[in-house]
Amino acid sequence: MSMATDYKNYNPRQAALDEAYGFLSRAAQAAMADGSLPQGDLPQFITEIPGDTKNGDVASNIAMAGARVWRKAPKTIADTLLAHLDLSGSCFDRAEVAGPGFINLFLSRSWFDGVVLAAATNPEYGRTDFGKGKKMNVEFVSANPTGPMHLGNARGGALGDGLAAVLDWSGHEVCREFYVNDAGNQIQKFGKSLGVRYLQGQFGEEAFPLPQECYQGADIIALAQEFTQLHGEEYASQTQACKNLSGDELYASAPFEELKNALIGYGLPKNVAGLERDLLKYRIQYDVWFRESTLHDSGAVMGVVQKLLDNGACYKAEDGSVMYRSAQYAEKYGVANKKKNEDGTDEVKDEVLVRANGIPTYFAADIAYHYNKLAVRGFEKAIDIWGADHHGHVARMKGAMDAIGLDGSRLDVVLMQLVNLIKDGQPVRMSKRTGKAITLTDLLDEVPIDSARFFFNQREAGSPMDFDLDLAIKEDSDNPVYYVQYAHARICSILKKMEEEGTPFAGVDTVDPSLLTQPAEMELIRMLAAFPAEIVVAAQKYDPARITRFAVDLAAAFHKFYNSCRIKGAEPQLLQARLALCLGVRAVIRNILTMFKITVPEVM
RNA sequence: GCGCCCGUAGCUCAGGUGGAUAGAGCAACUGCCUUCUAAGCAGUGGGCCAGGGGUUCGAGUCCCUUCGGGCGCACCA
Repeated sequence: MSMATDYKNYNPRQAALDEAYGFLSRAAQAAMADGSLPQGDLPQFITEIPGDTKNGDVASNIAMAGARVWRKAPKTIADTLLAHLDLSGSCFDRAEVAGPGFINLFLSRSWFDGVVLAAATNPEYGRTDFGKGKKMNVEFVSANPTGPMHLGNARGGALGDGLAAVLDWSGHEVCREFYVNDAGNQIQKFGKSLGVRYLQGQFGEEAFPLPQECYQGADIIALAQEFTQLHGEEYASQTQACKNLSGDELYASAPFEELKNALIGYGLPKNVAGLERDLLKYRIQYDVWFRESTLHDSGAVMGVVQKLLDNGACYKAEDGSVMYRSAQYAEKYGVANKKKNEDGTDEVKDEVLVRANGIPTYFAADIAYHYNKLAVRGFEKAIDIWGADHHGHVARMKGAMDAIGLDGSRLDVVLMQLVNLIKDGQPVRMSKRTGKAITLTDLLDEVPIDSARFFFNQREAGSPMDFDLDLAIKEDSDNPVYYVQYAHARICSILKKMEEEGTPFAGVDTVDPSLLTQPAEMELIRMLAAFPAEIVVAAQKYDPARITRFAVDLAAAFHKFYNSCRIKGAEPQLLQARLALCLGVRAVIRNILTMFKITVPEVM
């Protein structure tokens, strides 16, 4: 039982829960078969890990849950079940009835020993095949390529990447994806902004005031300047033609259009490359950069519109635009744009998919995009990480998936609340350097990447987050990243020390983990046992923050062990067992930090 | 007005499918380094789980309601 391969997909905690469920079910069947309990359906019951270990390692409410079906007092049922419970061949060696009728099961020693050996042996301990065969697409950040990334993108990046890692470790096939919005209105706005800034550079700011709706950022000016230096001469004639135009006359003119397109052609790829570079610095690497423009160019957008027209989900309005019937398809997901009419009836406004001028809306492109993910590329699930301000879009998007013949439940949206940056106890809104909103780059200039990635994965997506700059920069144990890393470094140090002392770890084949009986040791083993199941739950709930919290708890349990159970100087066999435990803890901490792409220091 | 999210210790937050005495960290106080990393550990105090009603053996958790916060409700994306 000490071969590494034996521990692949090992999930001791889940196995114990499942086994308890199975043995209790059989006990109930046996009791009904011999007449000790009346015949009936097995009640809905659970097996769970009690908060206090004196209530057993696994507890079940089967007796209480069955009180109605079996028409007896929970305690009587529990006693009957206990009499029919044959634990031979299980991972339990004892059971008892307690409290109002709980059945508490106690794990046998060999189960604990197996946990220690598995964690110490399998370098990928924690990885399971729970999601085997399921292709998941995680789309996150997807920042507009018209400017730099902001704080929300920083959170979304860490969160999405963490979620992808957790899905990967629980056995799913994961694709990390960035949706590049390189088409539509905001790109036209981007071009217009660049065009005006370009003309300002040629003829002065007074001659070409920047329209209200344009992007104000300094990055736009810089891009326009670069373009002027590199390609200005090629566009001399267009530039001159624009010189005496202004307002709508200018923006509608052919020369300006040519300038604009040239500027987009220069600026957009540059910005996309910039996003990729910044995200890479943040240790995020995507499998796919999906361009919105490809959906327009290939006809996929108009394709889904036609499909929706054909099946009646859409209709052509009098002005020629294509309208989507919101109400009937979004109702089941809870529509956000419901309006009350004067007569008191509810009405959900239909949405425009294609404008009267023939240009599709963002919504149309988004339907085509998600159709591509689910139907064309065949992902089991499309998981999108969105800012909470987009929540109104969720119901209609899911509804649209139904409308087009897919199942809306295959699209899952993780809504992420806003981030408040806190410094000296006060919220920070603007960058000191630029006076504008704080960018991802600003943040990473101040905060170590390890800290940022860990902090953004500490809170679940749905709760608004205060990001404490002072704490994130701090290099001491108040900062949870260091606390966890320190546990790892300490373990490395012990292992090294023991080697120097001439008592290195002798290998799992000779170690006897049953010598680990101290409370701190047992607590560590229980935590190691929980790790694979924790990852599965984090994947199911789309909540990677569970794992960073687990890491802090595990580090705390280790530090406690370190202070109460000495390794150096212990009896040789006990010393070996404790080293095995250390190896297991180190593996789990290393796997968690690696999962979140945080450095794993051996010395601190 | 309609909808979504949220309300747990002074502060920041945990509390899968309802379970036994609601937990951490920070802050405050008290201890622990001639012995494996004190970036650590042990201890003390701190709560009407926003209020009210319901469902049942049992509610921080589920339902209704009131109050208090955040965010949406474009032929923008």
